[in-house]
Amino acid sequence: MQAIQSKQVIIARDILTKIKYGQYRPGSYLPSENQLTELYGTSRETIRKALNELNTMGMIQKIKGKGSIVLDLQRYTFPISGITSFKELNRSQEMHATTRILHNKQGTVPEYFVNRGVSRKQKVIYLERLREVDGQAVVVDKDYLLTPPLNEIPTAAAKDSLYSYLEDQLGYEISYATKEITVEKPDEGLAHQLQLAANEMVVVVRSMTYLADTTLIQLTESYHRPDKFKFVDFARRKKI
Amino acid sequence: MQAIQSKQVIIARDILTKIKYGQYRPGSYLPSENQLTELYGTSRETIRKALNELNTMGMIQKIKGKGSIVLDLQRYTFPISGITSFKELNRSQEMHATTRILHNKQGTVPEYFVNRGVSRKQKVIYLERLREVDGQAVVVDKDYLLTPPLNEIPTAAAKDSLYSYLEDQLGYEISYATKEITVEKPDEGLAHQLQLAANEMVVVVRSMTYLADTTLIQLTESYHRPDKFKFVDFARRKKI
DNA sequence: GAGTGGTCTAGACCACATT
DNA sequence: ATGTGGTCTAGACCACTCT
Repeated sequence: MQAIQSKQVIIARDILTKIKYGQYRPGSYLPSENQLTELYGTSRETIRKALNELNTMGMIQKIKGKGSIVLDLQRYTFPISGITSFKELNRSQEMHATTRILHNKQGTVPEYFVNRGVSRKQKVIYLERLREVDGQAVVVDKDYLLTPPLNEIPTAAAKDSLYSYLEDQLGYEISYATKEITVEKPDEGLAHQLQLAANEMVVVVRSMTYLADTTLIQLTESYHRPDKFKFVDFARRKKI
Repeated sequence: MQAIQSKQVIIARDILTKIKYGQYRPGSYLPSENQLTELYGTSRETIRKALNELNTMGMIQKIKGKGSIVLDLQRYTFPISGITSFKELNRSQEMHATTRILHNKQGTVPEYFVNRGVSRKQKVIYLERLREVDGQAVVVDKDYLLTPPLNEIPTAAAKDSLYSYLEDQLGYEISYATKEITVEKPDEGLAHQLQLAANEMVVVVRSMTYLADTTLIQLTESYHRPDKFKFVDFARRKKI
């Protein structure tokens, strides 16, 4: 089941594991690139590609002439950043969350995405899910899955993990997504679903997800209770 | 003034420019890596490092066996993502924005950052600025600049660009930042500053900015009118 | 089979930090 | 002077796509 991986990915994962279990501690330096070269029996460029991954993720900071220092930014990190599914989030945060499927049927593309180039006539599966944590409604996810390439979403996949279904079951390679966060006035139905007070706003995360061959596969509108919403990000200053 | 740059950065910038001016169009393929090797007179690995930058930024998508395709995601992109200052944003979006300096004096670290490991006794310069667009208040920025390393913020720098002052004037290398977005109830003063209606919420972006040597240099609390707030992001699915 | 991107190597020279 | 990360090279082999 586990796909074969490149050395650079294996090394990056191994270092990440060692950070996680305290073998490499925040504030201390990793072994030098030359030492890692010997440790893993690879060339230095391969080591460097692994370290650059960790650098981009914000796990380490490379300092010229000194070394690569382990950062300590993950303690408060709740990674809605990046592309991560609710299921994975649930597992990594141990949130005691449940998912209730409200709709799973044919539907149409919302206006927002039509304005961003998706055809109004595009056929989609409309999947609506209510996420509850400790018995309280916190998120309503409205997914629009493009048909083709998709045909239907099994209830189990909708309940469990859509990403796992697309990647592991169907073999699609999810590659990237655009995401936009705004704050809006909810319609009546949504306000009721999230048990919002009168005039309370809702945080909307709209995203478009693409496969590795640039095929658009998923549109999502995710509505969050404002008091339960938190988005955490790590960013490097771009030089380009 | 312009620092010398590596070939990979020069090449990445050059390709970016050619995309911007339509020489390479969205949906079409870049020249192959071998062709780019000849075009720029470098090795293929150097070309690949440049392309990987563009891939991470979401400007291109690399497809094995086919080539690197130019993506078209920047049309609606309003990059509050990443580390970008209001000044740069203003220039790139031509927003007709103004900045009013409300405070520029000594201050103390807010509780939020104390909870994240900043010492309560840390001395800071407190800089508060009101951002208006077309005459309407849209953002209140509260910056806490660490002393040391900083001593004071000249009014011109506060009015113009804090980043430019730190990087160009003082020679600091801003490297990375953590960022957290939440929605909160504003206090009375803030509600008045942003001219919010009763019970209206405010979007809070809190960030911690670090230099290349991992020195913490800036804490920011940025308060946005909810109806004017938009955060756009591009994310790649992580394999690690 | 030819062309494409993905990975990896062994070596080189550089700039920076420390002793 | 030594060690560190930053850049670059010329070549190799692989997996994938297309004809």
